[in-house]
Amino acid sequence: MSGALKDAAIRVERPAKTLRELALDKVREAIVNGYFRPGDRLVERDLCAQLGVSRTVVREVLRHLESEGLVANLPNKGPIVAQLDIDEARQIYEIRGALEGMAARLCAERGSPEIVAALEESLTAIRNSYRDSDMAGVLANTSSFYQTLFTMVDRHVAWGVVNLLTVRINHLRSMTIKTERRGIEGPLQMSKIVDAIRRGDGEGAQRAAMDHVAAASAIAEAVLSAQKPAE
Amino acid sequence: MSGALKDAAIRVERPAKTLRELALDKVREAIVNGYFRPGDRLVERDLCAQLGVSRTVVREVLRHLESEGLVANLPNKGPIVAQLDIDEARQIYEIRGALEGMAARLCAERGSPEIVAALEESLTAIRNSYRDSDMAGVLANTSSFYQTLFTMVDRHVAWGVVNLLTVRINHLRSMTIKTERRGIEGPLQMSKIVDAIRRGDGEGAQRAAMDHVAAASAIAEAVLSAQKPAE
DNA sequence: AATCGTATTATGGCCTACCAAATACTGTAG
DNA sequence: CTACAGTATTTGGTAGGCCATAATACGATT
Repeated sequence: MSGALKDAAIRVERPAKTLRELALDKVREAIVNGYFRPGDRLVERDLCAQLGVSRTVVREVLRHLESEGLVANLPNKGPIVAQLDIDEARQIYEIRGALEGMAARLCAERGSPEIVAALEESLTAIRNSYRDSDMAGVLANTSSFYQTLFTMVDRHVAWGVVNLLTVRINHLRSMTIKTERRGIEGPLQMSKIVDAIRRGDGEGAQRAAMDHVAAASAIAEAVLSAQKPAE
Repeated sequence: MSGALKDAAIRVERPAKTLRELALDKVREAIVNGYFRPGDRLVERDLCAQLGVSRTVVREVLRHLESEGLVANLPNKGPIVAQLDIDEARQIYEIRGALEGMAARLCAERGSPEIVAALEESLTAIRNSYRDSDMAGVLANTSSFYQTLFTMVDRHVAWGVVNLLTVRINHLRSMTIKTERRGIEGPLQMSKIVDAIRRGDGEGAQRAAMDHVAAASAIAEAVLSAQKPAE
């Protein structure tokens, strides 16, 4: 019985991540940050060599990424990095709008000061990252802003869905935040969400959240349709 | 672009489903319709024997189901059928409400008679299935009702999300539809959605869709909390 | 020269067999 | 009756091989 206490206290983060999970993260990251480009073939045996793992592991990873929508499987040709078409991106933003709007409304209706405080903290972090031109930081802190929004009202499933969809548009996100004026307008829109939550204005919070996503979507669409002809 | 048309016309169906996909469907179905119960261990080699395939395939299938949320992986103990707790179910219904509400609103705003016709067709099919006490038919036709709702306004991604979430609560669904009076009220609520869409009343359609899901959620909650103590 | 087989290669799908480490089980000695 | 050692079970992971198919290259025939 004495054992139960000790390992709860000194619990080290991830004592045993399986090789598969490590490989999964590596490949996902490689796709998300553009090391593998959309349309690239992902040849099993090559990945084995590059990752230093066996085909079994690689195949499981590819299966997983396939179900995440990051990888598409052409019959008789094998896996490639999924192409993101503009319509799909639009749909993903729309879903995010619906879910983030829902979460924002719930936050407002709960009316707890801790939520506002936590959101404001993320928001300041975002502003600082923008000021330092730390784009990776912007992304991370934006994520944590939304994570707060969802988890403070215990909507882990919805947060999971949003996360799942977000990886598919991640390179879009990194382009939208680099847009001129986004450094001002983005945080401004987000602070409107926070304001509405502070006022306990559910309707307003929902609308503000949806507006913010809609703005991001519009920028993404512009970016995407501008680069399509270039290919 | 001319290619898109022609092969849609003569498209031969999928003659060659891979063994993996077959196995995936089999196992998923076995979980969904209760052959494997929540908490059951899914021993790789046993599954190999039962499915008549190799471990390679079984492992990929388990990975896939894990990312679908139907299977949970205990570290160093292996995969089990995921347990559905009541809070998670509630969240899933809530998300469905948000997305189906969105789709219903879009259908109403588009105001195309084909949509109404297609929905009405599904609705009659549901009524017939209820009349014949064909519960599998009710589920299938309800699915196709919602599929229509999403795909008629080209929201394939959202439909995918709803589908993904729905398998996790499938056994709940089959219990809720067996509830007394559900055979009347269910179709009634759905016809309210259709009515609102026919009127072009986006707001009303959204509310009707959310009401319908909320009703299902309430029943599911009752069912679930009634059976929990029994275990 | 153009076209039509045919060999080769690349690759995915699937299988068997094996090993190591963790966990659960069991039987025995003290 | 407990503690401990040994054994079985099972996952995580590896290695390698077989077969089918698609694409490519190459050579032969008209």
